[in-house]
Amino acid sequence: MENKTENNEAKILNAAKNIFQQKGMTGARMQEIADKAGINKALLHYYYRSKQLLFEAVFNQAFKIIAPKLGAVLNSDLPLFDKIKQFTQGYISFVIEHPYLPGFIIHELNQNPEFAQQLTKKKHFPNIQKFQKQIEQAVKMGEIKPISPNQLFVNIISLTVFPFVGAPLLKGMTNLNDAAYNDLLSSRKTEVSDFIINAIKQEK
Amino acid sequence: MENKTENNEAKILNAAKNIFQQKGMTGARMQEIADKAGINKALLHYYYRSKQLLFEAVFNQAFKIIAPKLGAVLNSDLPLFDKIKQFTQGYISFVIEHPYLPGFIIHELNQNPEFAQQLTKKKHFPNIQKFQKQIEQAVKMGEIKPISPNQLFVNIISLTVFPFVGAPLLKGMTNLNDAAYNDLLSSRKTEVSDFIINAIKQEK
DNA sequence: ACTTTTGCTAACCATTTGGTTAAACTATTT
DNA sequence: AAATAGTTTAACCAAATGGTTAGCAAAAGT
Repeated sequence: MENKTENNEAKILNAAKNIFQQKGMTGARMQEIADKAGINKALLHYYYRSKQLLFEAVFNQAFKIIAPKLGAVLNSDLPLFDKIKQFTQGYISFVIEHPYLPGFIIHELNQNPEFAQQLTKKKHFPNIQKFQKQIEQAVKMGEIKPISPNQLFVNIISLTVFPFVGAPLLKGMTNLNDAAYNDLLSSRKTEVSDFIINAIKQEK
Repeated sequence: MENKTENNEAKILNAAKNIFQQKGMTGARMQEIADKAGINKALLHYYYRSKQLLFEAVFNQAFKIIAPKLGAVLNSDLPLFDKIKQFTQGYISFVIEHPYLPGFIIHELNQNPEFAQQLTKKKHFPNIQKFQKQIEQAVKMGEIKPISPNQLFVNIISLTVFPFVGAPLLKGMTNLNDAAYNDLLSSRKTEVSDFIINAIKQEK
């Protein structure tokens, strides 16, 4: 029975993940989630009480999956260029497997800026201080061209994440079909870090 | 009386713009739009028939504002580096004035990929062929390092747009308050093109 | 065996929501 | 001034939606 329970609770969360990530909090319907999970709508409330709580379960899990992946690499002891390579490669690979995740998180944070504020204080929220220091140091040592750590960080995230969030728009503008666009995304596993390193490395 | 009519129709569109761009199609409420416009809800339907049509009016206007701005610069006759400078500077300045616009468009396109497909065929949809050719040429002439035109284009858009779309997240991660983050965005008017040009320019 | 707890569902409920209607009001035409 | 056409609103409606209830079914505890 524990078995069946876990099964249904997990089925609900999975269905909710699907629907919420695709349609957002306001676009999702409890009935649709129940249908996708193959169970009665009342069971959603049995396990998660309300739409809001079910949503938060989905969101927090999504954030818990995606956030530590940010922090882990950035706080490692790798040299700067290796770190950038590993980060972009790892992150792009990960998001290819979860293409709805960044858009979902970003959209919901835009709806609830206060909610975003709270997240900051959570344990698993990525801390980039070490990375910022490392950049400052690299600038000071003349390894890279002068750049503000925050600007470089924003650039790295933008180049990594935006091609997923803005996929329909970019697909349209580049006039690529789905397959070709996926190829382009895949190439970025190495292209992005090359681009960034070219931009900052100090020629001497 | 023409005056008052135009006033109300415009008031509605403005209110709708505000609400839709902030909350999205599914999050917006007709009553809220009516309240913001200071008129009766029935009047929304008098002028725009349905939520869907009102939404499309807002979306198409938004897209008509933002899209030609893309195409104009990219299809000009400027040298590549100047074009990149002018594009990023112009676009960032523009989006600072309309910070909700990119997120709105991107989110709604993600909800309706078919809708995105249709947009492609509209007159004002930005055409980047000339820009792509220009990049190819610059690579061939050895002015810039080898890079696929589409990859460079995606990089430019990502660096320009994402800091607005992902503002709450980036604000949190960089630990900047609103004012400081706005400063960061403003600096990007020149920082972004510097970064890109450093990344691609051919040292000899 | 039987009692209790836990998992699950059909039917129901209250509120919200997009949309309509009929009438009032205002301006324009004749 | 009377008729006409366009604008605006209060009141209303049907459907959708999140949520609840009461009872059944299946384990688990005794």
